[in-house]
Amino acid sequence: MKLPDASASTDASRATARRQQILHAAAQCFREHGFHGASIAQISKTAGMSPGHIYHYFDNKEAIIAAIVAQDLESLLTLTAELRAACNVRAALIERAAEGVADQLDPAGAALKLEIVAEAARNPRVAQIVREADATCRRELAITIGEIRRAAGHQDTPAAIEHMVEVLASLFEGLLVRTIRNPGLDRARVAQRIQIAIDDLLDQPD
Amino acid sequence: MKLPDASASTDASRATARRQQILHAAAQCFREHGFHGASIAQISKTAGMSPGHIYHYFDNKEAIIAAIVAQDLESLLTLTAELRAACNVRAALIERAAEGVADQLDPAGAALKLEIVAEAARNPRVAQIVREADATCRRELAITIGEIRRAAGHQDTPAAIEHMVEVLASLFEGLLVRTIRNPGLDRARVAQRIQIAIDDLLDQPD
DNA sequence: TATTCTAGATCGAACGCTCATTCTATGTTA
DNA sequence: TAACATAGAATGAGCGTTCGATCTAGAATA
Repeated sequence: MKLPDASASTDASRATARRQQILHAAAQCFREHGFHGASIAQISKTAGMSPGHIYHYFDNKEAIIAAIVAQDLESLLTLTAELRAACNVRAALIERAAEGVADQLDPAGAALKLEIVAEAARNPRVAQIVREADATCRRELAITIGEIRRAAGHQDTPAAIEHMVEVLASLFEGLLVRTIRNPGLDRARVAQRIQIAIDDLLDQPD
Repeated sequence: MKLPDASASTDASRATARRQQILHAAAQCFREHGFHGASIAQISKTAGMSPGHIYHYFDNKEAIIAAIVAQDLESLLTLTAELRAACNVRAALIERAAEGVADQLDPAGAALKLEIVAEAARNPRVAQIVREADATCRRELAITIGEIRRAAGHQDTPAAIEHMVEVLASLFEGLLVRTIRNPGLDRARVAQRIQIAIDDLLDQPD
């Protein structure tokens, strides 16, 4: 029998911190060398602990990958939720979108996100996590866009809204690729053009 | 000294065929397991030859990766060139774009392209190849879009055209991500919406 | 309070395996 | 026979993972 309240919570937070420490190191290594290029030895060195110790917090390397993926997508989910929470006027959506664009154009972040998508294309475990998160985002965006369109007098089928969501998402996610293929692009100006394109998208015929 | 005309060309074509055989097998393995996840043993088995023999045609694994990247980008370059060669009317561009969209939405092709971009984010050798090809595409697209805009009476700065090219590219390349994250999307309908978005893009204010 | 006990945190060596690459031997062809 | 195509075993490095030993800090005992 043992339930020392204080020390239990201390242990828990210590464990959480350690886990986070590993995930932080892993994210850095994965960004630099990819999921399969990064070794446990590298991650453990970056995290400042022994290789063996990592296995006290994660079953195996794949579990680390899955945790990184889940963590990265969580930030996407919160962004989408905020977008939805903001009053549903067009201007708000478009203004918020600018932040999203800037976020996608960060090369370090883009590298990890692309690594995740590439891994999702071949790893079913990762694919499932990614697709569930994406489905949630699409649902949220569909509601937001649907309200904007209705307010503007359009009568769209749910399918039509879904297609617009895809175009919107494509516009965003393409930036991940753009910032790698053309790192010299003018982020601010391109963001402006993207905003205009989103604006036009919301006015597409039914 | 050796230049037996017939046999030389036979040898050359035989060697070329062998190289192509390796590249074909490598592309398949890379698509399924990624650049670092695919082994020479796997590639050699897929290509139907011994591991050692691969090193008669490529210096090392990285050379295979580079060749795959160059080959994949070449198809992009020819597509862009065709786009440019077609009479520069708007309708032609937009119609051709539909083919490009369909191409990007092929999941198998998308997986390899994403793998390449992810690798470019960390491998300088691959990054150079990718960025040179991208620069060429951008130049071509800028000329095409510039002509369309001028015909429509706009007076854009070269920079403005470049930003539009980025948005256009983003729209396309985002589809690579979309087809992985949401494999169930309605390809034909989304393609239509993309066409409308491109049409609107060409009408953005100066 | 001083001492012992104990369970978890942590380490780093070791394991078995697979990797990219090299080497040598054996066809094959002209 | 000379030159090249090909195979497949050998090599050494590095991988993910396991495991027993040590450390540490708080609980239990006296």
